[in-house]
Amino acid sequence: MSPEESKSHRPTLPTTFDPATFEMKWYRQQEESGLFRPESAPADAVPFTMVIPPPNVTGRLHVGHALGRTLEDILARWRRMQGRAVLWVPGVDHAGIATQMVVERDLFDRTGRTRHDLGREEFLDLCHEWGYARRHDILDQIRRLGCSCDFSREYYTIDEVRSRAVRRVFCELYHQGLAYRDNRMVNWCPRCATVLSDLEVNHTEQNGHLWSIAYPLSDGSGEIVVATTRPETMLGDTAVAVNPEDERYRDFVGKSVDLPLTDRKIPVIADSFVDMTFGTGAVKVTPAHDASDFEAGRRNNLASVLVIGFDGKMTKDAGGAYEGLDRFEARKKVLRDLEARGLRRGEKSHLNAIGRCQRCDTILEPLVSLQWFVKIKPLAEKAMQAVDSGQVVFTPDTWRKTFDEWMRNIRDWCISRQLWWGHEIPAWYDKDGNVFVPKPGEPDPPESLGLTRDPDVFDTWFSSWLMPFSVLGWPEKTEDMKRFYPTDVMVTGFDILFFWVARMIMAGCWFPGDVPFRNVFLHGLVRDERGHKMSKTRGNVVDPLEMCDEYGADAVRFTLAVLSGTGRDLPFGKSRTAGYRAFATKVWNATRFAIGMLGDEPPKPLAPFHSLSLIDRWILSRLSSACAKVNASLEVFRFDEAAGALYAFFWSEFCDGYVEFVKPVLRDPALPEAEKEKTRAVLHLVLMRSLALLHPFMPFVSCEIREALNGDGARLPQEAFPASVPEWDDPLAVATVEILRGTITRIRNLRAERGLSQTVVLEAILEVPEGDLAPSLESQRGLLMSLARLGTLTIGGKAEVEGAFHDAIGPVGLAVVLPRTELTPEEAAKRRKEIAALDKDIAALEAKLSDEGFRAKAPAAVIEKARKQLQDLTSRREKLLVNLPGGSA
RNA sequence: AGGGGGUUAGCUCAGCGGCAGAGCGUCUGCCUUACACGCAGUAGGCCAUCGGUUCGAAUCCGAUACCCCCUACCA
Repeated sequence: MSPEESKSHRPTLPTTFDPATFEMKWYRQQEESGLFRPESAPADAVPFTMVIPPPNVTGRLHVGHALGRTLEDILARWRRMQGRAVLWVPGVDHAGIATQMVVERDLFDRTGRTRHDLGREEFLDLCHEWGYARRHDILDQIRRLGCSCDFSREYYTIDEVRSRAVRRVFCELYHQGLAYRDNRMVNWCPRCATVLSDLEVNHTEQNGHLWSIAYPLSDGSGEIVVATTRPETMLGDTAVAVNPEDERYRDFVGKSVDLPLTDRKIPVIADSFVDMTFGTGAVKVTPAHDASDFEAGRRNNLASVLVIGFDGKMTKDAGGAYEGLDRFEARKKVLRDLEARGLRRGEKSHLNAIGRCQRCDTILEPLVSLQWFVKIKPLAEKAMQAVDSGQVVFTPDTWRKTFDEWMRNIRDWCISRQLWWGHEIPAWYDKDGNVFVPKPGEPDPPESLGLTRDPDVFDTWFSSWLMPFSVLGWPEKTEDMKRFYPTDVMVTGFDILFFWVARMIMAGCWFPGDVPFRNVFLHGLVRDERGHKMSKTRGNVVDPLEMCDEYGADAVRFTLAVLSGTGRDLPFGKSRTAGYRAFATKVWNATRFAIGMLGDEPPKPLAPFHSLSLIDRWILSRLSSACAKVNASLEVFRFDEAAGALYAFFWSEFCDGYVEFVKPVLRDPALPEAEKEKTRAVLHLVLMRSLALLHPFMPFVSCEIREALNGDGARLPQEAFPASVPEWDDPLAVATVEILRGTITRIRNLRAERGLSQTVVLEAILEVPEGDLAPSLESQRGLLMSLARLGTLTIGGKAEVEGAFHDAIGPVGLAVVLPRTELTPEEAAKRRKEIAALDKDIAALEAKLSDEGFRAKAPAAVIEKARKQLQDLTSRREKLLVNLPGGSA
């Protein structure tokens, strides 16, 4: 669009904007232009790669996703503008249990049939159909946020390529002896009817009871009292254990007891795992339903009796009186029956931790079952090495410790799940239970062998942990794999550090043989505005998409970026988002002002720096600093600092400072047009670069504004990201403007306090220390007079005038001639307070400076600074005293 | 039980060895021709407590007190 054309719609720029009118327009333009593909960069560009943590296909984009994707998009757009070939791969997770449950419920609601009515094959077709239909919903929600992912490389954790990777990994592990099948204690969810890994267990503390139960000795010589929190499991007891050191029970060891409510006799054994001080010091041992009992059972060669089944009901082995009872009903009955036999020896309340299913909150049943496991230690060791050696860097660093701690104590991973929906396990069995797993790259065994395939599927995480390379086509040696692996950054919440991040590092180091990513940025959990955890029951869930509709995606993104630096809880909500929408509006309106000021002529190129006015050099100097800060902060994932630097520069310096300075300059009829041209060029350039700085954070409104300002919104995402410009470093200009703005503030404050309106013209005298500050200030005389509304201004000489108001700005003394000079009582009180504070600081500084140790050991620069400061404070103190009634405070 | 983290302005948090910062909120003026999603100005903090290191500590070390999180088989 030419400048002429852009002019035509200038008058229509309203004072506030409606994000809905342009956000998707720019997004479509960017996606369709191919910008989001790494191929849009030159062939020799250095790649920058990220993979989206796959959201659950059954879900909707929640605010946690919004945070992670926003931070990733900031990185992606920033790196793209720096000229990198950015590949950011989006995708979704097939979510085994969740999808199966949703599809099952849907099937039942529609047809009244269950998956068993349908049969496995047909049900799986349904899951596939459902997943492919739904997965675009959540990807579209990611688009709504503005994410610049390469959708041409989109993945689905159960698609063909990803399935190949999963199969390959399992076969490798099996033939390396690292995947094994064993009867072990596992976490069973009776409701989901599947085993879960240790990580999928939520431990909650609960008030329960500790019951004491008497087990009579078989020889009639007495009884032994055991303590338990789960009486129903006694039906599966196969021993009673005591500590070998325990004098009380020494004589019992080796005897047998009659297990009440059954006809079994079980031995009393000695095992040091028993804590003598807990309960009665005697433990009932139920190897089939308790992890530590399971270990004890193995050590002591005890039988294992499964009395609670996969459905959570008592089994036949629990005895006829109990078979079929729910486990919690069985507990009540066992207690009643023991009571009836006079075997209860009391109870007390007891706080214990119980495991619940992460998905459905059902109390899990620990039971022994035949499952597939990964022997994880060897993988963990490689992963720890990669982290220790700095090949993977954690940000914030503190998570490294948590990672280390977990990895050191890592336990084997149960990877089989009793579901239909998932990656099927490539393992076959013959009639005798012999296992056959194909070698990596080999096909399924021929049907002619008559083998039976394992009916189970893999844990969903068993596909997710391969994401950083499976999305690039591994195990094939693809071009993408060569160019884009290892990836650069993984952004995700700390809550899945173990579930996912640690496992990805293990998988990366083990399979492709290189770390999956060089950096991990772990963000906190988004909470509501008051810091409460969002939950459906609390009703405080904030929908990021609704927020985008209400405030614009740009405002939501900027808010999340600002929050990301805060601790582990990020308080997010409407008032904050509204605040950052105000920032977008500010940029919008500043541009409206600039457009008006710039006129119709295309902007001239920037004049040589030294030939520019002081305020022009000042703003360029500040712009350069802001660029440096934004880049340095993003480099170390301090999104909050980057966004904050941008916000402060644009609002406080550019709008409140520069724009206000520029107004009288550009409106001054006496100023030569050539000078105005130079300033217009600066105004234009600073705004242009500010929009470029802003673009990664607010990709929509930045383009819309650029379009209005310069007609090139579409080019903005590819523009070079602004860097600092060392030639624009101008400390004198910065110092001068500081005095300038300080002086203006003081005089405005004086007007406010004295009730002097803007129309009252004042006279002021500035006393400036020796050096180049005086001529520098002198050059801005007109500006100062105009902004402070002065009739007369003297720069130089003593700022001590009979009957004037005296103050100081840093090292500069200020005297303002007023109609009434004596201080009001409030002013005097305030001033005395300030002088008292100054006295304190001065005394401290004097003490410091006269301290031998300080003079000997502190760096010269620090001493010099202190000396200068003392001088400033002392001179300020003097000036404050001038028209204070009663003189010295 | 073990591990990690927190305690700074009314609220949410930055700062992590050399004059206490931001955003939001409060208060006081203003619809000043970019912007009331705004402008100008103001108030507000023994940086949890106690010791130590240092010329110098909100900042480093130790202890205490609350608070949070993670891991864990005490029946």
